[in-house]
Amino acid sequence: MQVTTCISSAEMGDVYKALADPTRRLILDELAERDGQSLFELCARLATRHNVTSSRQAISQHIAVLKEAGLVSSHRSGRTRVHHLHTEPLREIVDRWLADREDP
Amino acid sequence: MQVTTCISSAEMGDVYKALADPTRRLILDELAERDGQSLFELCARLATRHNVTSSRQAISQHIAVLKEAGLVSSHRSGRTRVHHLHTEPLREIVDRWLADREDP
DNA sequence: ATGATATGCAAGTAGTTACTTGCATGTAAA
DNA sequence: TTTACATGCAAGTAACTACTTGCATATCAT
Repeated sequence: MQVTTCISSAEMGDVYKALADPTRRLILDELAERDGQSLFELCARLATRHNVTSSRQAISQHIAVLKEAGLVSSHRSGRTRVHHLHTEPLREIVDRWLADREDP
Repeated sequence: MQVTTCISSAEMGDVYKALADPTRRLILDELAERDGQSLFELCARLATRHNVTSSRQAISQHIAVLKEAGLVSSHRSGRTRVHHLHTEPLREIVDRWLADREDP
């Protein structure tokens, strides 16, 4: 059974719009630092470490947007749901405008 | 006299929000293909090549957003205003989430 | 100076987005 | 099965965004 969220690029949401919100970017930061966090963990760490005052439902909706953009995948684990970061969609940005000028 | 638009990163607009609009991304595409276009040129090419129906004023406002994000700089040349692409702000995205996993 | 071309500014509006509130569902321990 | 915990769903609202319209400014040719 395939638990990982997998959506075709056709029905995939806008990666750019997903990045447009600062709270969503902080969620990506949090998952980049510690992958596989639950909604509660994310809420707690966003509040304590980034002064995010949004409610649990707000964070949940942000995660949904990130999932539609292919930046986050989720699967249940007991009564919690674990979220994972996927940076592959961000490659589109590099390929689109930074592809040729790769200065090392 | 310094004609190039130069804003400090403190008062610089949101790069992510600038990328959130599809028309603005097409403007970046156009400038990436042919740098130094005027507003009229951009309007014409967006209309003919990308089916953008927006008015001249709409495109002008999009360019303003891109300028605030540091993605575009402009200077007058006669009675036209020439726009140039700057991809440096996009580096922030790479550095933030793609920095470590640079697979060649 | 006058007209034509290219752009800038500002107010108003329709559509979108983020947020909250209230209730429902699913999972595990007692 | 009851209780607590973790999350999901859906409707309503406030704020924001993109767009248009109308007028103003700037540059150049006649």
